[in-house]
Amino acid sequence: EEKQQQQLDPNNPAANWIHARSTRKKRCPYTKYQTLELEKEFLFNMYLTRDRRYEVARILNLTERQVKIWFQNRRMKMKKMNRERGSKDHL
Amino acid sequence: VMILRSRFLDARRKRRNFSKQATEILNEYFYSHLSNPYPSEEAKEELAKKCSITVSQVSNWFGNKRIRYKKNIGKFQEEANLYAAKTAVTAAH
DNA sequence: GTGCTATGATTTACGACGCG
DNA sequence: GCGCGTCGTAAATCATAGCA
Repeated sequence: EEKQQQQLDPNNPAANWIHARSTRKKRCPYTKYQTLELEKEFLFNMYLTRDRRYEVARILNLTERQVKIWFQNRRMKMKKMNRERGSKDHL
Repeated sequence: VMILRSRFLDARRKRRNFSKQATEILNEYFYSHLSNPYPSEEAKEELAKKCSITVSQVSNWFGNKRIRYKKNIGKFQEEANLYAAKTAVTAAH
């Protein structure tokens, strides 16, 4: 929070597009094993039931919230891949 | 055919830096919207077209640019002045 | 070649907002 | 209201292009 007082430009252009919640958890990359298991589960079903989420979280030592968010991100990734696959059939 | 195929596969596997012109266009937009460097979806599409890159690549570029600019404003000061001058000249017409 | 940094892409984690 | 959905993004990190 303290770092961003590096004297903003006279005109103060880049003033207020700084979010950065101080309470945000630092991103921590998942292990190969965690990612592989999550991918396997995603292959089985793109949407998690509450019970499956609990189980996956327990097995991989992640929180249920982390698993939920991983699936949300994974679905967005898939959507993006499909979007770019669709517009690229000119071979 | 094989040449096209291999070129396509290589292009997917290997990243290339954007062209000088594309970087120029993106920087012009960034520094002329420094108070709010968040292009709309439509603006992104237009930039993508002008730069011959995808909308995702435009999004990536702005994401990277915003965070790297913010992290070290001083390092980008020269670049900022350069593009400020450039758009000032453009505006004078 | 080697090392190093700039750069484009991908990965976690949220906030904002929608829907049932 | 809650709880999970998408969408856009921040920030860290990855991968490697490109250059001295």
